[in-house]
Amino acid sequence: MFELDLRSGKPIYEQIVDKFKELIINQVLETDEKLPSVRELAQQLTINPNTIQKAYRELENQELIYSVKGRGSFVNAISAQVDPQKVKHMQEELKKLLTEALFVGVTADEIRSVVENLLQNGGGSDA
Amino acid sequence: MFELDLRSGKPIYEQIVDKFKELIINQVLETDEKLPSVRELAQQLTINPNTIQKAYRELENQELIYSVKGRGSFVNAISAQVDPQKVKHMQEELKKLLTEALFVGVTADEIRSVVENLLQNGGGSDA
DNA sequence: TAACTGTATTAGTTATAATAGTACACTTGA
DNA sequence: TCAAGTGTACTATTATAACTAATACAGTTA
Repeated sequence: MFELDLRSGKPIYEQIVDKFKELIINQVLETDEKLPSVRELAQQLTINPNTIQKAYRELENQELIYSVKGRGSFVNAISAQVDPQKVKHMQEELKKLLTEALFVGVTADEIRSVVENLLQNGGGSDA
Repeated sequence: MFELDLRSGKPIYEQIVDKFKELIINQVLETDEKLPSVRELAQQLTINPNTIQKAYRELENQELIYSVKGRGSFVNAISAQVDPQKVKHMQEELKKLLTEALFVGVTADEIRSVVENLLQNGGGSDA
C-alpha cells in the first residue's frame, strides 16, 4: 500500500496517519471504502499491530475514518459542516507558511500559480 | 520576551526555535540584532540553559542566526541567494496545506484573500 | 582581570515510541 | 452454530528522545 521510512526519526504511526490523511483528503480513498485491517497492514509493513491501531485511533480522532468492531475501519464522509476553529487554524497556518515561502525566495507569482492551480482543480485527486 | 506552553507536548526548544523564526522572518528582529544570552533567556523562562543552547544551535543550522563565542548570538542577514531545494520544498508544503485547507472548508476566496494580503504587504512585519 | 559570552561533556530522570503477548467482544459467512 | 476475521484493551518491556543538572573550557569585552 505504501512505504515507511524507519530511519526518518518520524514516528511510524505518524507516517501512517499522514499517508492515509493524504489519500483521504485527495479522495484517492472514497467514502466508506474499507481500510486494511489492523493485523493485515501490520503484516504487510512488518510492524506491530499496536502501531497500526494507534494510527487508526488518531485518524478516528481527526474524524477522517470510523471503525466498527468486528467489521473494520472505513473512510468517513467529508464533513458537510465547517468547523470554524479548524478554518481559523488553517488560515493561520497558511499565513505562516506563505510568509516563510516568501522568506526563502518563492516569488509572489509562483505562489499565485500554485494557489490557482489547486483552487481550479477543486483540490481533487493527485497534486 | 515571550511565553512557553510547558504542557503543549511540543518540546520547549522547538517552541523557542519557532518563536525566533517567526520574529526573524517577520523582521521584528533586525539583521545583526543580538539575541538574549543563553543564560539570560534561561533565567527569564526559568528553564535550563542547555535547552536554550539547543534551540540556538538549531536556529544556527537553519542559518537564521549566527553565534560568536564570547560575544553572543545574532540575527543573520536574509540570504540573498535562493536555495532551489528550499523553494521546491515550500511549494510542496504549500500544496499540501492548501489541499487540507479546502478540505476543512476554507473557501477559495478566503484563501485568495489571505494570499493577496500577504503578497501585497511583502511579508513584512506583523501578520 | 573580572564578568560576561558560547560551547562541550557527562549523568540522570522522565516521557514517548515501538514491540510483544494476550484477551475480549463483535461480525460475517460457510 | 462456529470458525475466522475484525476492532479494542491491557500489561510488560525495551529503546530512544527530551529535558534537567552540574561542571568545565574558551573566547570577548571593559
